[in-house]
Amino acid sequence: MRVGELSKRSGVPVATIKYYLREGLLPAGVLTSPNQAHYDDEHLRRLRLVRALVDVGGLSIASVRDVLVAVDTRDDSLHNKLGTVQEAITQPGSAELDPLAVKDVQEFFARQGATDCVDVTESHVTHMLATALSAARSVGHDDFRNLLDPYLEGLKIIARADLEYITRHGSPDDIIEGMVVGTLIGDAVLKAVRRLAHGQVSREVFGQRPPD
Amino acid sequence: MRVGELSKRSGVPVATIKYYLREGLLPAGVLTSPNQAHYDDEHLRRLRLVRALVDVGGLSIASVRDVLVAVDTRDDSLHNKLGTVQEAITQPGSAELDPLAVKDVQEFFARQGATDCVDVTESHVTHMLATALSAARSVGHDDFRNLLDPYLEGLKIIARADLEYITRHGSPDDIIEGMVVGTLIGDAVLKAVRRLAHGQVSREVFGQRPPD
DNA sequence: GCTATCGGAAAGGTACACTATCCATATGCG
DNA sequence: CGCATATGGATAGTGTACCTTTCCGATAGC
Repeated sequence: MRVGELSKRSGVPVATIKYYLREGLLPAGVLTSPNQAHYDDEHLRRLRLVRALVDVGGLSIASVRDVLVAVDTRDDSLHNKLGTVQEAITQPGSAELDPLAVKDVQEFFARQGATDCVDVTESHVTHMLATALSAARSVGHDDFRNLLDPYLEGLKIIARADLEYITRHGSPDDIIEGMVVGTLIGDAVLKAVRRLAHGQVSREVFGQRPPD
Repeated sequence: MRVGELSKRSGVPVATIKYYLREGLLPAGVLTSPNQAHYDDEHLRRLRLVRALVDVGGLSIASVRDVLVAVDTRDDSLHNKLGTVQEAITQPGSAELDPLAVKDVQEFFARQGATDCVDVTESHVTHMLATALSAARSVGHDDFRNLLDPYLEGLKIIARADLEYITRHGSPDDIIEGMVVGTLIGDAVLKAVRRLAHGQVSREVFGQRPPD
């Protein structure tokens, strides 16, 4: 197909597709003449992945590129690849780390027997966790960190489901793409379902009674 | 204090504070003369809340304003207030809803006995859920929706911890602010901890020591 | 032959979140 | 008092991100 049909089938404007091609988010089509190119279903699939990452995952164009590079790299262990992808799909966050929050994270790791797993200062994920705990402190919720353990308890159930889902979708190369999709779309789903759960809880607790 | 000290104590530049004042994110200080105003600890607290919503929650300035209006509204039930706040802290997402995804959401609600709770087409949260499921479909993960139930199972544990946290922090007016902080910072924490869990699981499965 | 579309490059546009400048006061210190 | 500095308020400007628009000469397809 040519770019017009790619646009029609994906819902992405032609100008935007050209922009993604320029930015390296989409591989170039096969040139059949100096100014005609041919795109296939892989391009369509990749384009839809890009839109999912941008729209649902909220990733920047630069992050999407990082993710796709990791997805496309073949000569790497799955574990390393997941690490690369996780860094790419986690927004860095520029602020300095609060030492108190770093200590919270380290204590959490120690409690969970994962001390050797990650260096707090080196990973976007732990940086994000420390930043969030620091923000909680700054608005007067010093003991928000006490929620880490129950959160992990619930997330173990969720991570188990994630793993099972991923391994069931064990097409040879799709597994990393499945991780990306599952992680980012999973984030959005978790966010939404958690809010629904809050709503139901709030209905039970604050529902009919008028406030004093 | 005057704006300079407010800036020093919060780490937010004076120009940015002025911008927030213009945008109604921060109430004006008490004027002691035509061009001198006085700010107190409430301003500092509010300013830190704004930064937490922007930095950790990733909210736009407009969304922050919506949240603060809801937080400051006094004559409303807590349940309604939570609803307003939830709408404000959940990005709308402009796309059309995919009927298949809407059906997934409705079936999920029916399974969980929450049919009367929310109108799928009317709430940002359900819109977000349907959008996420639709995106999953579009990249070839039609059965991602099967994860909804295990996700809810894990989130019940988490929501219970959230509720207990909120009610323990039951200062009369702070409860809504606690909900906002707990929800948004909680989102970030959940995201991070889930990635850590994935990393550990990946280490077990794909790392150097497979469990079996 | 004629019109629509193409690939490719470059310039333009829009939205957002600040940031800088200006100015007529006010403050605080010596 | 004198004077550098800071202030409130208004207006204009900046930087980044993500597209759009416009142009071009070259096909494609009827």
